[in-house]
Amino acid sequence: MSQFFSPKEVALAIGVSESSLKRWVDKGLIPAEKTGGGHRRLQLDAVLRFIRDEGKGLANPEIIGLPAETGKIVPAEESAQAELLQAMSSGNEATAKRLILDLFISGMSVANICDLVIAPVFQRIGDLWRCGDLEVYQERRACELCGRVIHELRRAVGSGPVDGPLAIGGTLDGDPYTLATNMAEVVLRDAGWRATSLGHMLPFDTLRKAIENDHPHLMWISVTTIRDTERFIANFNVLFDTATSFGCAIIVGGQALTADIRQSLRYTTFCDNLRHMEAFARTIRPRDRVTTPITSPEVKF
Amino acid sequence: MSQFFSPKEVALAIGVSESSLKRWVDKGLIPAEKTGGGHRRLQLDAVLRFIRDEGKGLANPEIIGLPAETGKIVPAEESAQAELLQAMSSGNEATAKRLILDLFISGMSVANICDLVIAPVFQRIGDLWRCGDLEVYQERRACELCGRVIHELRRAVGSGPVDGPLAIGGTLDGDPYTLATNMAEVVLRDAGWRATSLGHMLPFDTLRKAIENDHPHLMWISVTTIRDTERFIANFNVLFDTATSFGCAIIVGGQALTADIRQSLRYTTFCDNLRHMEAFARTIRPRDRVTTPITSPEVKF
DNA sequence: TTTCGAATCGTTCAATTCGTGCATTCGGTC
DNA sequence: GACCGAATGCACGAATTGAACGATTCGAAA
Repeated sequence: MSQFFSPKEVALAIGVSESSLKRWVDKGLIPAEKTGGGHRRLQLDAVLRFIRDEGKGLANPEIIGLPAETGKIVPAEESAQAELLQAMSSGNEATAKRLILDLFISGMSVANICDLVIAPVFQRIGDLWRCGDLEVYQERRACELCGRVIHELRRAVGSGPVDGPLAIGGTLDGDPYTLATNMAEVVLRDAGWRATSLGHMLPFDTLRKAIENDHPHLMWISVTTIRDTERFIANFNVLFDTATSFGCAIIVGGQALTADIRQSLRYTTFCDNLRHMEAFARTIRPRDRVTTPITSPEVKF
Repeated sequence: MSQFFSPKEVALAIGVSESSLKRWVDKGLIPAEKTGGGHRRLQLDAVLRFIRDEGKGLANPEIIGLPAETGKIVPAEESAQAELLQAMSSGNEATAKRLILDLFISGMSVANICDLVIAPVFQRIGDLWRCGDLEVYQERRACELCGRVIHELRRAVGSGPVDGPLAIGGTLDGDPYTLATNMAEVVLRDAGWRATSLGHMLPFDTLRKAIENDHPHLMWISVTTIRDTERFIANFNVLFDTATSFGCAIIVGGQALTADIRQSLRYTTFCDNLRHMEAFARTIRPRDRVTTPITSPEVKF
């Protein structure tokens, strides 16, 4: 999974000299590891983060395994939406992935990519489907494609620091939509959390078990449908109490949580969108962009 | 209690060549013992300490594919199954992906990886869950993880030739399981098809539309549950007729298709597993796996 | 215990990367 | 324009890497 690249490869990909790249690594601008013999090894997500932070482009993206043409044009938000809509409704996987990667590389935050591009496009596809302008299979295909785009985004973000605080989450029983919870996971990873989505259709019981077993510092729950409101509220509040006793914050979001339902709910914070969630997550755990330079004078001989 | 590893295993785990690892051991960078005959034996904690000291990024023992239980990283089928089961039930994304990619790189066909490793493990996880040996959230997480592993496999396979014949497929209305159809897609891509999964919960109507619009040469349909058998058979046969008139073959598979149901069904071929499907797909469109090496353009002086 | 396939040994070799020095370019200041 | 510090790209010998190779050792079945 974690693929390593040599300084030469990355330099070629970015379009700079190998010397400069080595200097950047040594200055700590790009986190890297060293082999026993002192050769630098760079990971894809670290490289992408650097490109994003420094506003670099990609001269030869294919060298580090990215689709060609990635990172050469900076798409505007509206045109990105339009193109993504076109690509997703026609099932064009490669274009959809490249578009999202372009946005990511150009510096747009993951939360914004999700909130301002992916979500609206997905919304629009749902509308088109309901109007009959899109066949069912086109909508389903777009849904599938959306999952893949998010997967690609997760690759670009990386798995987060191994020592980061743990966050888990998912959707509740009866709620089959995984896109929101997957997006939440990626946003949290981008914010420095060790986030893992548990998937969909999770009973309250098992979420309690998850808290007891894994001791997360954060749990996110996406709620798009509620069957029995009273039982939902009761179960939810029990879950919140369990979480509190384990020092775990609860983030909720989703269309089903109307204002009056929220009235009776206990939770740490409610988020209307992923930017809110990111802001909250960073408040607890701001990601340190400072990376320690490689200063490892090797043992000679 | 102390677990020993061979240089080959450790090298594979941390992503360097066996030669380098042996040199490091000989230089004293990693403490190791030798057998009477001179074979190196590395202890887990020594390896971990080395990783923590030298390459600061891989401090997590799980990340490097060294679960403390088994000593075999070489993808023997059984040990791969056992390790994957361990990784998936504990939610270890990195190890799961690495295991599958190792199998792929070692030359195992995608169909075999799916049939002989992923599917049995997934089956086993379902059993463990039903027995109560696994929490619901662990099963759901494993399910989610399984999807990601297949994503990674699809990346490794590539998108297939742009001029390949088109194949589309998915699961029918009322059938929420996407794993099988996603695996089918990857197998077909590996076999040279331009395959696209339309996802799950597809009504018969829209599949007809898809055939009429996109003119695929192949459609696969995964059936794990059937509600109304009679309507199913009727609808299916209509779909098959449509497909036939457009020159599109229909592949079916899935537990729900018992022998007596198949009796009344019309289709091009029925597959018990993905190897069967691959064999059929290659009969129509044979293709050798082309491994494209990463060729970096030479620097001119 | 003996046997035998698989794994590991130690070594060599071409290719790559290391660290360093140096000339050049860039942007700001006098 | 002249100056300067910082960053960049290139060149060099020394060191590292990964992939070969035949010889040796391991471990389990006979």
